[in-house]
Amino acid sequence: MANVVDKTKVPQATVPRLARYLRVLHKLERENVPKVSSKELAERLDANAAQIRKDFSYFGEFGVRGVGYEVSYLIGELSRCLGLDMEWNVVIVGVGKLGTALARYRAFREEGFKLVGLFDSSRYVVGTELDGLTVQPDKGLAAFVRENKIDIAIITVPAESAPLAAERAIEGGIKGIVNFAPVKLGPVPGVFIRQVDLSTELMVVSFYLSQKQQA
Amino acid sequence: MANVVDKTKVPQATVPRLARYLRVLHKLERENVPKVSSKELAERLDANAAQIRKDFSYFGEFGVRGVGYEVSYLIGELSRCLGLDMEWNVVIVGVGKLGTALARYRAFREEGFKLVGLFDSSRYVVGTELDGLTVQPDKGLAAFVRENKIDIAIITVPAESAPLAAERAIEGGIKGIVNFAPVKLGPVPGVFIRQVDLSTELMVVSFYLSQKQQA
DNA sequence: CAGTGTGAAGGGGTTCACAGCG
DNA sequence: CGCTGTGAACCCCTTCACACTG
Repeated sequence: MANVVDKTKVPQATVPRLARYLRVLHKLERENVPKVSSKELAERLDANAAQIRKDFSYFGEFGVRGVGYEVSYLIGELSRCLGLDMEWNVVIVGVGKLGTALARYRAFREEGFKLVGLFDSSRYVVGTELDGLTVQPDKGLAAFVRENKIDIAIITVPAESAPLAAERAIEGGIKGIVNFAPVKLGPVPGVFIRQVDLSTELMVVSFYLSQKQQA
Repeated sequence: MANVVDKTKVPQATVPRLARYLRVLHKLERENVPKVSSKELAERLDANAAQIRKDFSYFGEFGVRGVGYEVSYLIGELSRCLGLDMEWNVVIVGVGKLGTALARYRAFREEGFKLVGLFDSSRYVVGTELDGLTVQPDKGLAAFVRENKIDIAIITVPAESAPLAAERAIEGGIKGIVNFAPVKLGPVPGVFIRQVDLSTELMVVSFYLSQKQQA
């Protein structure tokens, strides 16, 4: 089983694309499409077919020459490439609107992410239930992360609370953080931190629209 | 006033970075820091100082050699670069948890985005109030966009409803879309569409964590 | 012979290194 | 003298083109 790939050689840009491929493949599976070519995939994603094949090639040979890719097989392979064959224990810190939205996001569960804890600092939120989980006080975060071997913390608290939330998660031995608060966290050695910034997206749109108006 | 820049020559990667610079600068302003050097900015962002200077250089000369950048002046310039000196009329389509979270996001208003309409298909949501706006039935979206000169639609409906929502917005003459639904929209000529994918972020973390476990 | 897998070419973006300027 | 602004070098990523194979 020499299927272990040196993931450090995978271009950073490839990783989020794999996730997008996977989503389209799931959709094809639901439509009972058994096979796809890189060209068909490219059309559905408006991407380049060579790009898709190249992305796959970092991990192995998933297709059949002259034929294409078997959808279900490819889903399995790409899932494994992304580490989705493991079960990741996840907590959400900050049960406001955004935290709640993410907690309810089906896609998480379906891809091997197991939501096992909700945390908040507000005493009005602590104790309430969501999806069978009781919201806990955030002071207990570090202990919970340690005792339950939590892998990933999703931080959806306000910017000013985010550093403390991260600190507690890290103290408990968290491995990865997805931070939705508009503030820089880390870097912290040994912890993978991914910053997601919603307001940036609107500004990007603003940029390209203002460009048009200029012309 | 030859301050008009050909924005087509700005690298795509620069645009979201400008937004991040802006955020740090706003923070510096609140801390009453009058000046920064590219090096100091770089430390706060863990970025490269040359990168920052290069990014600025696509738009003009904003600094003083030997000294650095005046924070408030730089904020003004970068805001203009991003088109934030205009007021953009925005609607949110889909007033679930995510839509509500975005509607309440302060940063929008402060950066020139004016939320003027909320739309939903559920009769339980239509008619409710949020931030002084009454949620309207989504059937009226196209007319509303046209009559109120809406620039940007934020789509936060489920994946299956997103294509119809987009279609209505486009029918009304929308210029830009930020799509949070996990489904590809467009491309549509003349409409700038930005796809934001929350589940992708978790998968990226999964990828890099599984890589570590391999080693 | 259709479509994959991939070396090689090409392009875009980042970083370097220093000239230029206050 | 210090920090900006920027050509040039470098590097990563994308795209091309075709050898390869079922």
